[in-house]
Amino acid sequence: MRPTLEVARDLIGKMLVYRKDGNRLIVRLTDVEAYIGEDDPACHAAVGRTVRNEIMYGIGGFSYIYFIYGMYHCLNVVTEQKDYPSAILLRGAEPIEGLELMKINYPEAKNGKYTNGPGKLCRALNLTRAENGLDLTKDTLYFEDHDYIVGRIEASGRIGINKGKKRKWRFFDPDSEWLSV
DNA sequence: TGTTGGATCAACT
DNA sequence: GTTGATCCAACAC
Repeated sequence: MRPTLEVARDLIGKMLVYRKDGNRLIVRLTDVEAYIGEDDPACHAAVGRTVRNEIMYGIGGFSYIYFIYGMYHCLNVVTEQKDYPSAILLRGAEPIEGLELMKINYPEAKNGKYTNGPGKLCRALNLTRAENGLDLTKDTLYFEDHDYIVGRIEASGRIGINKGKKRKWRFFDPDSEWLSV
C-alpha cells in the first residue's frame, strides 16, 4: 500500500468507473484532496474512531461516502493499512461516458457542469450512503488507467475546511475545466 | 432526548 | 461576501 499523498497525486487523470443497471458512468479525475490520520484536524478521524469514520480505519481500496449539509454526499477512497485512518476526497472530474445518465441524475446542473465539485460528483453518479464501503477492486465502482497524460499537476491547500489549511494536500490539473470551486 | 455544526451548492445582496 | 436548504452523527445533558 503506497503513501496516501502519492496515491492522491496518481489519481489525477485516472478514470473512475461506476457500473449500475448495465450502464457505465466514467469520469476522469481532475481534483482530489488527501485526509490523513487522526492528527490531521480536517480529517473526520481527528476525533477518533466512530461509527461514521470506521471504514477509514480499515485497509485501503474501499469507498467512504458520507452525507453532509443535509443534501450532499462526498466520495472518498480509503488508503493506507488497517488502523491508520486516511482517505482521498474526490472533488472534481471530467465526464467521459454516461453523460445522458448524469443529466438525468442531476438535471439542474448549471452550465452542464455535473462533476466539478464533490457534492455534484456524487449526485451525477447517483452515489449515496448505500454505496459506502464498496470494494473498489470489484467491478461496481473502480479505477481504470487509460494512459491519459496530465500536463501539469499542482498542489495547494485544501478547500472548504476551517482547520488544517496549511497542509498542501490538494492535487489538481490546473489546465482542466472541471476543477471544484 | 436535545442541540449543534459540517470535506456543499446555488441564489441572493 | 452571505445565507438558506435540510440530514445525520457526535456529544452534552
